[in-house]
Amino acid sequence: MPELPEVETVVRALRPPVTGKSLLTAKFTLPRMLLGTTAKGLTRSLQGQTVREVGRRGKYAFLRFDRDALVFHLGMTGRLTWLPPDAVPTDRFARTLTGYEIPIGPHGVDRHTHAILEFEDGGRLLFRDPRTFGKIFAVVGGEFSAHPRFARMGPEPLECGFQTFLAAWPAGSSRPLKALLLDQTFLAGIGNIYADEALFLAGLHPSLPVREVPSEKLPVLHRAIRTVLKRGIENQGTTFSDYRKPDGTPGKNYERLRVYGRGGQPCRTCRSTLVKVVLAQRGTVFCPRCQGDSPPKTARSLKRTVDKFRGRRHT
DNA sequence: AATTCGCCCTGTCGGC
DNA sequence: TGCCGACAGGGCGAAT
Repeated sequence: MPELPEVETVVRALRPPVTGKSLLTAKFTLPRMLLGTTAKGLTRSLQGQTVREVGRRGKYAFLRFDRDALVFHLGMTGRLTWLPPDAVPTDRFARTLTGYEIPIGPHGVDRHTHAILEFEDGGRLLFRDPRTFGKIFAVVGGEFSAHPRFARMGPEPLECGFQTFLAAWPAGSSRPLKALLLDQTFLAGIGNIYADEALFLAGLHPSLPVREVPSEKLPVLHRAIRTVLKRGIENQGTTFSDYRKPDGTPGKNYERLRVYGRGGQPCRTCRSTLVKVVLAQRGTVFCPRCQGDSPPKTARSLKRTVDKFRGRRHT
């Protein structure tokens, strides 16, 4: 599922070929994917405008045109593909071991392609999303903060310092840590993969209530979040199933994951068997040894946990 | 008010 | 071999 690092990778790849190009035509074929607009209305308003900026906010990618911005949320299986002007429009598919056909390289238009943008130079941007959890909408006038999808969105984890992180931290909350990390009003862009990875790196149990997190662990968590997201970007995203870069090639971060998708396998740090549970309606994998088997309930056990982490820091 | 739950959707996988 | 249910999950709105 495309999270901050995946969307950032896509945006960086689209920036050079798309910036400065004017939009010739646009086609949107799945009405329920469009928010607050229609295919015709969207096409009419964007046609002829020039892309001034390709950017990202949280898990959303956007093209900022002269007047309006076109926003994409990739949902679970959404994919933005760039077809260069000279691209041969052949649809190449490969069959997996189980018979599933997946597009190879920059795919062509198929029944899962729900948006086609054609630019002045003949280059095309395709949006493909088999599970259709993705969303497409316009921010008229380009005023993002006024749009309901962005109004309550939290700060960018890679652009905010520890003080901003601390200000956003709901210290008295009873919610499990995992639920907080998935909450886009806390920090923008973290999804299931990087939430699990950050909690592992920070040595924090995913079901630990927010209010029971020792204060000395807050800088550790802040740093862990930034580390896993930066690593994700460096590796150009995590390809678990559907995610691909705009040229169709996969990201390389999957092999770097410590816990996500590894339930039942040995922890890469301590060799304990990783545990998978459901938390906040999401599959959650953690190491019972590195992240504490059960969240500390009493002051005494809380102190024990803190001492343990303090001791670990010196070893 | 804060938190949890149900739902949307389609392809994949495991069990029988 | 084939059918069918369970599962994957981001974010919104309803329920608690």
